[in-house]
Amino acid sequence: MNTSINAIRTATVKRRVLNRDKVEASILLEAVRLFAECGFEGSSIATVAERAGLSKQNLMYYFPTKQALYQRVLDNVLDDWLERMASLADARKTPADVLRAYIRAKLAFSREQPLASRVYAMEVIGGAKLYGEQIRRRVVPLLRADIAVFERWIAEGKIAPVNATHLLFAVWAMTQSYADFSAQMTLVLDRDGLIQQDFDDAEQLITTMVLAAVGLT
Amino acid sequence: MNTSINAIRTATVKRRVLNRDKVEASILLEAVRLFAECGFEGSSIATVAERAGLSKQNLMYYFPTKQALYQRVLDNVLDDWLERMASLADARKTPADVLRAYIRAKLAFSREQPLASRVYAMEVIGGAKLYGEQIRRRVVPLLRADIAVFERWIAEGKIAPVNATHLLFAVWAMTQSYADFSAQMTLVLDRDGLIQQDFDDAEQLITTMVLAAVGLT
DNA sequence: GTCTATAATGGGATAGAC
DNA sequence: GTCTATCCCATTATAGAC
Repeated sequence: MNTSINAIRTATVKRRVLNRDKVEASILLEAVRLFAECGFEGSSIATVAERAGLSKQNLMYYFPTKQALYQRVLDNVLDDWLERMASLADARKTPADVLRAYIRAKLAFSREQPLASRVYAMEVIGGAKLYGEQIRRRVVPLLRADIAVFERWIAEGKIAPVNATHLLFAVWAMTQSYADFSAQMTLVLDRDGLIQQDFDDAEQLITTMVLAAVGLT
Repeated sequence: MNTSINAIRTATVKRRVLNRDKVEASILLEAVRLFAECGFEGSSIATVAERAGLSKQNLMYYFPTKQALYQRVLDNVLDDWLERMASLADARKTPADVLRAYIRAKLAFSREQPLASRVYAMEVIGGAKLYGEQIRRRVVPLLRADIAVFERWIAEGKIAPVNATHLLFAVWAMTQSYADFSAQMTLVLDRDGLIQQDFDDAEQLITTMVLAAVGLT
């Protein structure tokens, strides 16, 4: 006899949880926008709340502090990024294919999630004071693994001997900049924003550079 | 007989002007440090003043507003950068030499003036809201000129046909990142900071990549 | 979970004496 | 040019009613 009551209770809880997720998602969407444009200190939770359609006091029910909100935004950035960049070390693929896929995936992230890239970049440029530990734990191991893959290829004679660490830094920098420096790029290109063609051109040039550097013309 | 009075007056004015320069310089030094670490909104003029050894009211005698201070910092960044990067389009030098010198100069700026690079990068990432007009006037024409040089080389058959615009973006991104992303790089390298060897390694890899990409192995 | 009210702080900027 | 004093505003955060 308790089953129906429990069922109702379960449904209510589920709806409540779903609604919380929906509200949180809209807050996080506006937060990443504002943080990318104004940085942590330049953004106010009142502005985020207003854009998300609630009061700032109500926002603080969902995120107790501004810093908690900021770190959740960065958590989401990393989650999204790690998911996209995962499993590039597929042993069945050739180095050239892996490099091509890596460049393509990282550029796609810059194109589709430029705000995420910018929030992350600002945090790193400022010295990663609020998020350094997470970077150490979640990003650094992955970058080291990528470098190790490059070094294995070199040891196996599959690519030319280059500095694997700086090769990775170079790929990171070139792809990242299409999110971070797009404001300057659009000034040079005299456009309102970057378009798909720009990313295609970038992909071709970066791929050419990297493959040529490691002797995989 | 007025000559001696005038001489004293002139000397006094000169000393006063020199002192103003000295005070301004110490303010600007601390300002670029703080802006690079905390961004525009994250920095307070009180902190800058304290570190420069004066009161914030006194600082505001030299710089009437925070924004004026910020823009002077960015002016200095550009002045320094433009001076170093000038005259790379020397027609007597080969494309390979010009590219090598360009990469070397830009990397040297990242190593010697990382704070300047970071303040500039943060401004651009945030959309260049406070300094976009200056970038349009002082930076963009130079970048376009560089691109035009690359395109002339291509037209003259001196280098392989690549996308000149994105080649410049790539060089910019790779060299700039050694200032902007050094926090992440040092985490990967497990070091306290980047050292000369890192910049030497970077220079070699970036030069290799760029020269290989344009067929100047 | 959402609201009103309010604390508590910090920051940019100004006025005026010296 | 430097100091004291002060204004005014925005912002984070909390308390408590409903």
